[in-house]
Amino acid sequence: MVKYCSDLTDRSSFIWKKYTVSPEPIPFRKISKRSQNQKIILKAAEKVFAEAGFAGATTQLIADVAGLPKANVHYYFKTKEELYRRVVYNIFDTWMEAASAFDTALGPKEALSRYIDMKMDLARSHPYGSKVWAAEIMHGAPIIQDYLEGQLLDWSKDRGQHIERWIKNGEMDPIDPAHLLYLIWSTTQHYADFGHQIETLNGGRPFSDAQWKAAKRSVKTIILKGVGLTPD
Amino acid sequence: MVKYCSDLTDRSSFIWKKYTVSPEPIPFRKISKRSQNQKIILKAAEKVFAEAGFAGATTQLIADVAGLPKANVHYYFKTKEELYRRVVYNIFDTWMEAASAFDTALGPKEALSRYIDMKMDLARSHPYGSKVWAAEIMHGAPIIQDYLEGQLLDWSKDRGQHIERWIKNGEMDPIDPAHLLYLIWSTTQHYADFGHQIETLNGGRPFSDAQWKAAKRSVKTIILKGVGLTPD
DNA sequence: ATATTTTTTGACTATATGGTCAAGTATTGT
DNA sequence: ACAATACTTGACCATATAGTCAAAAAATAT
Repeated sequence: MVKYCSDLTDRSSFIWKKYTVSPEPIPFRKISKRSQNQKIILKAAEKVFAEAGFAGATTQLIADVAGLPKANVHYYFKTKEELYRRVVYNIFDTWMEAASAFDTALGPKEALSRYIDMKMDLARSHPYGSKVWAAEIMHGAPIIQDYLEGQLLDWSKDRGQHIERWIKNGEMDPIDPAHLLYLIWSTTQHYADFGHQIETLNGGRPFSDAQWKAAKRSVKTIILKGVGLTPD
Repeated sequence: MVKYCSDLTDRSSFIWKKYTVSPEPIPFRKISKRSQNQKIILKAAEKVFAEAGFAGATTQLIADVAGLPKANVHYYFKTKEELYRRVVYNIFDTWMEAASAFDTALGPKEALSRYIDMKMDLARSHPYGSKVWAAEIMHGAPIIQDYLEGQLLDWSKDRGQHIERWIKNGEMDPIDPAHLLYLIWSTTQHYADFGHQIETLNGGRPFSDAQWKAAKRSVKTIILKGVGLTPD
């Protein structure tokens, strides 16, 4: 699967190779230190951006969470905005990779089922990224607008056409594909973005493995039946 | 329907009456000016908080949007946090009022159908409030936690019990009520919170009346069929 | 060994912003 | 008319924070 915008680390090593005269092997010790620290900072930033918002996130707090002095954060990421960009790009990449789980070669039941599973897994494994994404969209997608108009639109159109084909073939009930996609996105991401509310209504306790399993099951059941498919 | 936390305006006029000796009629000119300005400020604040987040919202910008000098905003609302509180309380009130549309005296089909309609209407009429709510929850509900644990939990439990009764009576398919509620909340609110993304995928144009109608229809169709009911 | 590059970090600065204040204006009560 | 109260607003201040910098330490190349 193609990585669209992240992996600047690898790219910078590539640039380094390109513009350096030496044909020697990549000094991976340095590269590794760079990418290692960047990874730590990005992870901390994702958490802080998710919990405090872009404006509320201070580089000092990000540094603290990363366990580094603030100046060090600015050494690896020139500005807060650049750091934020990278976080947003990363989650978009992750999601686009997962989007391949919507495999139209399979029938509608399997394709939708696997896609929902994948999105639920991501909601559980990447809750901070999901929240950062939600905030980015809510604020008008100042950073990610190009990707919405490009890759996301392309992907949606493509999957929409497949859904329409399934409908024409009588493999599922007629439904506007766009609304079906929105319903899947919203429902699955809700378990990340509104995790706090769900936890509160769950007696203040986070979901157990069994509860996550039940959640996936419930979501799949309603959606599949909702479009005329028979869940297992 | 009871108002839970807003209407400080009315309450302050009540206090005024209480502690003033005069038995004269309420000087509604002043009160009206107060509540009028507060309303303007609250509306501006809702928009700015939604678009910029709590930390990103400046009192100066709120004042500009409201068309007032900043000091005037602080005259009516001591602190930014107090203003934010009021905005959050207002949307919670609005939603709790709408929650009565989930009328369990009706059958499951009518109750769910009307509730979804109501939530979709609110997503359209109160998109800023919805976004502020989403951000509040994503940041751990620092302001509204009490209400989650109180009224929202109570309401959810109550409606959950009714849903379970319907299931026991064979009026709808067995489904965990909590997940059904989450699915309804997430799907409907998505049209507000991710309105920008939806608009982008809609060719950059906001939904027309017809598209909103279609959206409501699609959502209701999938959810009702998803729980074994037959949408009209 | 020594030069060179990369990384670390405390100290510093410029700026933005929440909130205050006092002086003035409008409104209302008597 | 006049006193009292409510509202308006420009100017101001204290603080927080993104970003800089220079000096040193560490790693790497030759």
